[in-house]
Amino acid sequence: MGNSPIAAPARVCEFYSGGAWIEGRAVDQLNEVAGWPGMGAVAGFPDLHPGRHGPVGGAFLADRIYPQLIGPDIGCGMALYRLDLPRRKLKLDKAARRLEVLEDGTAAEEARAALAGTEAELLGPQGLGTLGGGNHFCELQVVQEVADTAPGLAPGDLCLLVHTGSRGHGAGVFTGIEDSWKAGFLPGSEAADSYAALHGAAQAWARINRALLAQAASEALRCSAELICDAPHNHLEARPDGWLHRKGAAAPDRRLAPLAGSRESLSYLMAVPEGPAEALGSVSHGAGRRYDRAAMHGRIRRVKSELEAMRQTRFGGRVICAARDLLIEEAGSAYKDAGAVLRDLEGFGLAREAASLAPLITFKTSKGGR
DNA sequence: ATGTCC
Repeated sequence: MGNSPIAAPARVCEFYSGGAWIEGRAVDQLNEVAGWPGMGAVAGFPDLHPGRHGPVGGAFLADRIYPQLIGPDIGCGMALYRLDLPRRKLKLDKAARRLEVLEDGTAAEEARAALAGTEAELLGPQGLGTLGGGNHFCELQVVQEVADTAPGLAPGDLCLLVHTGSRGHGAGVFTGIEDSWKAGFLPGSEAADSYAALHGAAQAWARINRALLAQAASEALRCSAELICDAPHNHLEARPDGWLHRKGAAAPDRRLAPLAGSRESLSYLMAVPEGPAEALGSVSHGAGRRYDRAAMHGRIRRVKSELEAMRQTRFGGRVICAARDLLIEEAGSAYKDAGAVLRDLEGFGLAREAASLAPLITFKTSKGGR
């Protein structure tokens, strides 16, 4: 019999108010993960919702690497750009058509050049400059209100919010090691070193992917794009006190992070202060799911009028999503209210609103399908 | 999440 004590579960800090829409199953998952071996601290944010291997909308500090807490889309994140395109020059129909170039991906030569000399080079150019599916999008937005903390943004400015990740590459890293990761990878092990290297490559690849998509979109719209921030939310960070896992929780970039809304709620740019240590240097990345994909098919009738209604937003914007299943799964009603998420974050001193942004064109896919 | 399990 060993004399090592049974480890107590990690402390769980929940950064949401009593009024927040949080499924019990997501909180159960948060507490389950807190009991995993080597877990040191757990933080849950107001966009928390259930996920496949653990909750989405949380940060987890452990003495080892748990790849399932990052999931397949390693390096996924959101980058916000300011466009030097005057609002009055924008014609929505024309712009929506022009954004169809986002289906093309980056040409092979350009893709190789973009990867050359970076950590991402070993993964190769396949899929670079493509958005992918699920909750990914490239959205043209117009700035509504700004606080004095907003970096160079004024009401009426056009912005681009790009949400995508490492496409097939992160998924390949993850599924390639499935079954071996359940107990986590201890530091110094070959598995940990190998994962950390591939993770780093996928994260770099995802960042380049967002930059190339923004470049393609701004070229198509005949303007230039200036990066405001690029905040990843599915990744691993080596810290002095352990491995920090973020799953649907943003790592602010230059003290800023986008908070994605939906077709029914505004998006925000958040100013992110140092905040309490218990928040693990993390903040929400979006509104968070209210209903899972399967549930949405039971909630929305698959009729022309309903589908057409989802192709427009309450802000006068339009949604380019020719795939009907995806349109239903990603309806605004599938998500919580991003404004409520932001108010919770503000209440805990985790963020302040720097700007609000209304969707004009949400580009998901112009290719049809179910 | 995924050049995706029929």
